[in-house]
Amino acid sequence: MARPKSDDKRDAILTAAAEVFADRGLDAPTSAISRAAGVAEGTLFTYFATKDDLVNALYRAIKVELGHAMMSDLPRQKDGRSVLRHIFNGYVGWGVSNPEKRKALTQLQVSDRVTVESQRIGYAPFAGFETIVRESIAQREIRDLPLPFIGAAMGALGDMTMKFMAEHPAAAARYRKAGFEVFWNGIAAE
Amino acid sequence: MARPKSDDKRDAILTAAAEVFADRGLDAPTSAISRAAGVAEGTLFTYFATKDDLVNALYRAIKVELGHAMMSDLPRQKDGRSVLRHIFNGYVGWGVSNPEKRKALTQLQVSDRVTVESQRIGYAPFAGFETIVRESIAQREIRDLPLPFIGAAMGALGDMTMKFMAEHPAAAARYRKAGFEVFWNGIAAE
Amino acid sequence: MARPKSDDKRDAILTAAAEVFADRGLDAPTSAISRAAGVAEGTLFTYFATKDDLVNALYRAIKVELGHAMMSDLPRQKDGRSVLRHIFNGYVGWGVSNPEKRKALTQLQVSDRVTVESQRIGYAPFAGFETIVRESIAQREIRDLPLPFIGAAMGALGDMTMKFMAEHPAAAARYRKAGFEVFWNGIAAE
Amino acid sequence: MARPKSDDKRDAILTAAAEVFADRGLDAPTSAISRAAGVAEGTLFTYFATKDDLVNALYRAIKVELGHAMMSDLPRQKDGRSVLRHIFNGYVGWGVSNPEKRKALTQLQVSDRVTVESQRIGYAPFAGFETIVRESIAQREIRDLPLPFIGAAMGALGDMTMKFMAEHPAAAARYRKAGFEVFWNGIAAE
DNA sequence: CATGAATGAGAGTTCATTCAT
DNA sequence: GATGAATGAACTCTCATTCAT
Repeated sequence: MARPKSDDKRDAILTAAAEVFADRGLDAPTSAISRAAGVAEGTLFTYFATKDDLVNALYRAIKVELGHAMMSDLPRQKDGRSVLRHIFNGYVGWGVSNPEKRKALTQLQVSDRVTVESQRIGYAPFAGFETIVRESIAQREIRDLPLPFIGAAMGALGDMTMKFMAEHPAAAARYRKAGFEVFWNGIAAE
Repeated sequence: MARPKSDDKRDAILTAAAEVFADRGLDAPTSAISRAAGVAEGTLFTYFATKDDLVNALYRAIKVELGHAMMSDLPRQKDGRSVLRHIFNGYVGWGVSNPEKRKALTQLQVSDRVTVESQRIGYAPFAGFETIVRESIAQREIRDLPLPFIGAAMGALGDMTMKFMAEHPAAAARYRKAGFEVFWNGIAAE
Repeated sequence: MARPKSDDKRDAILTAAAEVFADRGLDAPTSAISRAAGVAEGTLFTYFATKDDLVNALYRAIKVELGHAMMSDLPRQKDGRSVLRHIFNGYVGWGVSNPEKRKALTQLQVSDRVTVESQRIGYAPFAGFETIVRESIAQREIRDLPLPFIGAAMGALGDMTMKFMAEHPAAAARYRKAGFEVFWNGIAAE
Repeated sequence: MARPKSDDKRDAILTAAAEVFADRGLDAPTSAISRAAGVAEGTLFTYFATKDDLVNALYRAIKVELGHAMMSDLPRQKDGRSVLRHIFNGYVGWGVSNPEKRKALTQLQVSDRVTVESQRIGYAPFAGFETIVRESIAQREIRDLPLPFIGAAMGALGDMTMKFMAEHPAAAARYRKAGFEVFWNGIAAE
């Protein structure tokens, strides 16, 4: 079957794209990406037909990875605060460990190259989040706010927290704690 | 700061830039901006030497206008909650009234065309905000968190609230209220 | 009004296109054309938005010029043979004097870059031809064949005659005469 | 002439090339041809070293087939008119039965990818034509015109007749007749 | 000062051809 | 021999910027 299309190469291109987009924005040239990935300019297009395809594939890949980081190993305790803290920490922890993907994601989130379809797919890994929040609302732990609003609040505060953590590594743990407190107190009942 | 003949023309270009950037992103061509402003392609460059200059000027202009919208007509009551609510409402109210500037600002905030210097200048109108927050901390109304962290939290929650208001105009007032509650409860003492 | 768009430059590009297309076919790069015209690569696109636009403009320009060469100074004598001989000679004479345009036209005629609309426009200058042929048919000078068929026959025999004339310049006049005789006898009544 | 394993595959590629060139012009990509032929992209190049080789092979193959269609089953009657009518009808009949090859040939005839050598080879099957015409001239059936000129006239009028037949299938027989009459009267003595 | 034609570097993408499998 | 991924030169077209008018 000749040289098979290699997942390694595909991954190398996606990784390179994250780096380059983080560094130079989404309008960085595809040639910079192929160079960073160590492949020929044309090769990029055997894996992603257009630049937009690459951008969307990267968005979805990052969201899946992020979903994994946030929704894995949820704690036994079922109280909303513990579970959401775990999720929040998963979010900002991922962001701090993957600064380039985080920066790339920031750009991707405001770009209209990312299709509605990709946004829908990118949201899938977070379906569990809604269930958790819904139950916490039923338990009167959290105020009765629209679920997407709560999700967006966590995203917004998480992003902002990550930035502080990245800028002040020595105080990272403190900022993480503060970020979650603002989020939790913000939505908690009473 | 060079100020060529017509301030009208300069303003027209800035306004056109906000519209075009909101619509098509920061990599929209300068020709689209000059067309929208009703001036010749070359004229844009007598007012702004480069596209980056225009981008930065727009960023600063929007931030000044926004600062005005937020920090004006502060209420007599000096309790932190009332004052911050006024400021928060000023923020999201401006965003809802100026959807294109808001969208442009969203793009500008993640662009590396905006210099650090511009970010510094753009922050100036918000100096008063810090004083208010500092006093509220001293009064034990607000928890003892770093001032920039509180500012960033308001920005993040404000942006996110504006998006919900823009997407659900009928429920705008409710979202505005909810957004402020999340913010205030997030930072309030106790 | 700034530098006005110059007809000279437009003509230079069209002329260069005819040369280059004649030499290297319609898939010659636009850069070769701009170079031959002595303008920058980008300039070509201020005069013709796309390569297809240029191709169509060239087609129409050549057809207009050719129409002029064929349909001007028609002889007083109204007999079909004299008039058609004048037209035929105009055709092949033009082709021999403009070998590059002739070669370009050969390519253009079989290309699907040339739109139906351009073909329609390109036919306009030859409207007079139909009238003449129709009258000759009414006079029983020419057999009753469909007009477009007669036109196409003249085109086909004219093209082929031109090729012989170009290849054997010394015998050009003889070939021209022979070409017309074949055409005329081919369609003449009796 | 290298003849690798499978003549079937070679033929499939040539047939596919005719289809694709007819549809999309000679600058259609080789990948479109290999796809249409049901072979891998690389396989095409084990049968034809370069695209130009393929183009030339196709030209010669079509000319051979066409020569066969025209020069077979010549009638017993030896009068020039009958024989040439048979040949002419063979020509246009082939064109109508093989519309894609006809269209491909139209493109090939004006392309400079086709070498002079290929043109020479492609003419071989028509050698018999010259003999017939020469005899008819000797018999004073046909005027004394250069043989290649007569051949070219038949080609030109044949091509043009085919086009009319293809465009007006209902009137095909009438156009075929008319086409031959124009040709024969055009060259006939008297 | 305003205009918009002119510029050419650089963009995304295509494709004939090569070669590892 | 067959395959199709890999290659990179070449293509058309865009656009920030300059400068003749």
